[in-house]
Amino acid sequence: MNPTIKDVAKKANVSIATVSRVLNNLPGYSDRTKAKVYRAIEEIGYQPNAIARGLINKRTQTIGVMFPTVSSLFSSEILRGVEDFAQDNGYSVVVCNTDSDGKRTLKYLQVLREKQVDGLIFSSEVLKDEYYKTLQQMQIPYVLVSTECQYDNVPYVKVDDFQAAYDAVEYLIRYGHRKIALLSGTKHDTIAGIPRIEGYKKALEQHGIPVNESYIAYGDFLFETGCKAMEELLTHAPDLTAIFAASDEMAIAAISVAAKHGIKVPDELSIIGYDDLKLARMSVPPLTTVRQPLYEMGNLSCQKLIRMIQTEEPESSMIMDHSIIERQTVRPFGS
Amino acid sequence: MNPTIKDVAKKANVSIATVSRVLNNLPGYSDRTKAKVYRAIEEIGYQPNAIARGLINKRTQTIGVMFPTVSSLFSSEILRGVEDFAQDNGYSVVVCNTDSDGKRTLKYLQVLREKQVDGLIFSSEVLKDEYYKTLQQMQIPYVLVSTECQYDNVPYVKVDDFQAAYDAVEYLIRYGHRKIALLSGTKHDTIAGIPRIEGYKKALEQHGIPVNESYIAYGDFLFETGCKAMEELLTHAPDLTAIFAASDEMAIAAISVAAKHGIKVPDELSIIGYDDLKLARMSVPPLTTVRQPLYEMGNLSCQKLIRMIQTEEPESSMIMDHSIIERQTVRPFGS
DNA sequence: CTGAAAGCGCTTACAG
DNA sequence: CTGAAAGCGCTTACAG
Repeated sequence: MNPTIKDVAKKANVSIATVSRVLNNLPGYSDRTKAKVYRAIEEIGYQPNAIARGLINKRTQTIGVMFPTVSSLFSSEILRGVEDFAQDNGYSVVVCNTDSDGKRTLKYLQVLREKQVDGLIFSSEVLKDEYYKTLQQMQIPYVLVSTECQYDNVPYVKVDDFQAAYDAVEYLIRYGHRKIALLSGTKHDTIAGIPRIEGYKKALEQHGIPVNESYIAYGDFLFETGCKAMEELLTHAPDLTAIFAASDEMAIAAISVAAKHGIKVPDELSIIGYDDLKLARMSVPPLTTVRQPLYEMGNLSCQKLIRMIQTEEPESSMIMDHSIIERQTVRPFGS
Repeated sequence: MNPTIKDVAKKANVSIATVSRVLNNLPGYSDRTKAKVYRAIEEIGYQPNAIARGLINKRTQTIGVMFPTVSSLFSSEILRGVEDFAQDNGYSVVVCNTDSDGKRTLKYLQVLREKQVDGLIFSSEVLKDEYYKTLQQMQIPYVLVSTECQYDNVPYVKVDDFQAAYDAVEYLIRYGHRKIALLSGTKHDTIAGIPRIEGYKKALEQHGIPVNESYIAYGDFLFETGCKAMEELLTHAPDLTAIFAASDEMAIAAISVAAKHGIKVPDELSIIGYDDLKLARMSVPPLTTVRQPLYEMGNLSCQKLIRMIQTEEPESSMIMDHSIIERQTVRPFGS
């Protein structure tokens, strides 16, 4: 049995109330008592029981974080941002891998509720109505990261996807490209899919370049589908000179497929990605891409969450700055 | 206020003991009572409080997992394996990012202890004596993954690093290579560093190839140092025809640097990596590498941990099978 | 089959 | 400055 507050009280010859006071730095005891208590704690190796504390305080100092896949470079970078802030502020984080599965997500929400987490971070997925409903029932604060929603009491932290896509494509245009293809993410994804498609189209239109649907191929942001989509592009739009990929993985896929076809990047084909994962530095050639500050996004969303937990005040949403990281996959057209 | 067991007792007109019994599927009530209780639970939307349960049961259904860096492809794949098994068996997992920092690790151990986790998984790092000491004090089971230690009451799950390195190098030799360099991990790392160096040396010796220290360059398993080490190799051992890299990231670094120098992989230089991260499929050309089954390692270590928690019996360690995944970075010498 | 009561390890008024 | 007591939301003997 681990020693309890009772044991230290007995050892120090005081009441448990007094022990509790010195443990919590509350006022109301002499220096001598304090010393006695600390000595007793030391001697018997006492550690407070956070569960008992949690029961009475109605605070567990624990938050939950939900990801579609924890094992992606994308999610795990956000996770690290969350974890760092949480740890520095005395919170623990329990991770939940939803596999983008509704049932699993709901089950998790249930578990987190029973475990009395103080708050929740929800990442990278659409906040379905049923999630929203249970979340509201749970009566705990939560924040969205790398996603957003229409309810305005729930803050989100993300990049402006439309604008970021627009900027990427405009960057390509500024370099003289006009035959620009889009390696798109999921077609009906309202968060990361549609806005990036719209940004792509808008940039072309603004520069008087007609949108050609055969210059758009769809994947699911991951490498495998990126390869397939890239193959399509190469057959349907063989004259393209540049590609905007809606994720770094798809951009890397484009590089791979191009290599397989003997197409030189960036000499014959320019490619710009999206995310700036660690991956981007490692490709050959290193990938030019739109950076999302994932660590910072995780960090800030955790900060907002903890603030909401502690103040019980609402927090506002935050659009993070994106930027274009120039590496070596884009080259002026015709040079 | 969330409804408690008291509220449902009142609503159902029974005692809280009875509610507790039906909630826990214990014997001792009529079907009619059971129905009444369930109806009450339904009506008031009752959810059990796991914290109160944990206090009395001395079980929190929570485990801790410690990684040097959660955000690496390596750690996060293990994490997913752990998380999957935990979730399927009713456990939650709290993640800890130690940054390989002793103070931070100790602080975490403290927190996990106070939060009364039922067990712990410790990943990828040497289990220092002070960690071992606190862990023993905590009196909870724990298992090591992707690392090992000399205490034989603590089970580990890992690959045979020496053998895996040996096999990788022998694979290169079988393909006719004799000028084989090693892109090593940290020199004094007793887990992933030394055994792989020894495996490399042993394979050479077994095949009558003298070990030449200028064919060995050191990094820390990551991309950046991999690039540096590769540059060294190229200046000190310009005649090498093959490289065994102690991690996929370093292998990718070798590919990048080779490309920069106009050296063709695999035509002029063969490279074999170590890990088989998702990364390995994405390089150009796709990386031949030694596979560690990271997901399975995480999964199994979690299974062992939960079994230890539930049975209070010791578990044995497990050496996982490695294998060579042939992709396109190795070619017979001279072909 | 069912309930009253003790207790898990704490915190927090309340009283002195 | 200090302690006795109630209570957080449960589970579990014990008694009937």
